[in-house]
Amino acid sequence: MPYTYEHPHPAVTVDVAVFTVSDGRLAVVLIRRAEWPHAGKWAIPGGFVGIDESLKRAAWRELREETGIKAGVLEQLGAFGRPDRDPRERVITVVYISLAAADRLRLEAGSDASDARLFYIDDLPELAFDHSRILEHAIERLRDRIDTEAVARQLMPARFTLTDLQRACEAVSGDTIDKRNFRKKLKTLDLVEPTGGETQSGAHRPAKLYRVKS
Amino acid sequence: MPYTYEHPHPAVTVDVAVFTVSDGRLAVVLIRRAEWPHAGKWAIPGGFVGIDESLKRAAWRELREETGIKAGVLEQLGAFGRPDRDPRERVITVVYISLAAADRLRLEAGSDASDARLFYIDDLPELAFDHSRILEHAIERLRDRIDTEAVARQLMPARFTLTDLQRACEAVSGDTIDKRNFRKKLKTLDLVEPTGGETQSGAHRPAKLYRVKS
DNA sequence: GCAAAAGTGTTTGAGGTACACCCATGC
DNA sequence: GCATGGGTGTACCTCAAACACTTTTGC
Repeated sequence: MPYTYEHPHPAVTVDVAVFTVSDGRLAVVLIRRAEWPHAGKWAIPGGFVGIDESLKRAAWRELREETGIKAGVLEQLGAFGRPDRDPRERVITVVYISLAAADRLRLEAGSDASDARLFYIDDLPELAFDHSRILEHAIERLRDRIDTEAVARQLMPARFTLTDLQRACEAVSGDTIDKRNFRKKLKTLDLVEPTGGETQSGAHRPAKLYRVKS
Repeated sequence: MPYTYEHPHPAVTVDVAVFTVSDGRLAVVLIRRAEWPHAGKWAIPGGFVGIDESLKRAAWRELREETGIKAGVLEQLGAFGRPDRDPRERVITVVYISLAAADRLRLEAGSDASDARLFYIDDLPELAFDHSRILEHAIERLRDRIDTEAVARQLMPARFTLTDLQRACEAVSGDTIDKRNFRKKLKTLDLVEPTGGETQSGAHRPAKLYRVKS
């Protein structure tokens, strides 16, 4: 036990809530814990911060190790540190939020997790630690702060239809949006441009494909 | 050196940025550091988190110990943890923001601080650690999130004039506000009520005194 | 009477919301 | 030809911003 201090030190972890839109519903990446405590329960991916590692870098590394995801933008949600949140020792966790396009998620369970998969946020399993509370905060923050541009840039695949984009915005906000109003606003935002392509449609008119500008 | 761990642990501190409006300008409470590192420099009050103490409780305690202030609402700004931000050891700090009415601030320098006083936020001294960066974030957050109700409830004395309240809102937002628009909005907010009293004015019409409702 | 701050409404523009029909395709 | 989703414009309402004069007091 080589690490000694004059005063007691808490452990510090980082956790990352990765949100995506799958099948028109807002979803989050969870891992199944392989070890005590809460073995078998689902949890937000995360782990201990290296002693010479920045918080954000630790978040990126842990997410990659446990799920195979290489995160894009990581936004800090905050620190959660109630004294009894982990039975092993005092643990303070710094939580990040990230967004990922569904087509870029190839989940691979890593060393500390026996499984990694998506859950719809309105159909979550029982979670380890205080991760239910943390996810509530994360979803609230997401709904408060995210805008159409963030959805288009971070949650959509390279090419998408305007209806796809609208569905993603609706999934994130949890509310329905009027189609004409949505497209009117997109025009003023100057955010997307047509690629020229179209969906090979089903039994209906094909939709134009768009990409995010610049 | 009784506290030993299997893996290295960072230290965790809390810091509290207390904002107030003084003389019509936004100001923050700083303490002068008495000891190494950065002895003699000014810093946001704060200190180490007790091993069985919640983050918010630690923030409240440290603020009280170092300045005598009993904080009201404490809102978490976030965690700051760059590996080199403290020369003693790896320190991760969780920063809180609080607001205080100027008339409730009776600053008393505490044990860890040789001095405590207000600084206008547009006239700050050189700060210890990364506290300049932290304060920038805190001010940005304050300006983004605070509304008239928070100003009225947390930054004003028990009785105040509408012009006082407007000046406080202007100081926080850093912008001027139209008097008639401000008062019109106050009516719709249903936030303040007259106390019946008036200022004993100088060489001009006296102003009615108000208090926050309910 | 004059200086100094208090108090008081209307007009305008922007942005958000509500709302209904025709279009292109597969079957 | 019909079912299915794609695509398009107008009217209204709400809210924020601009803007000027009268009132009350001390001197």
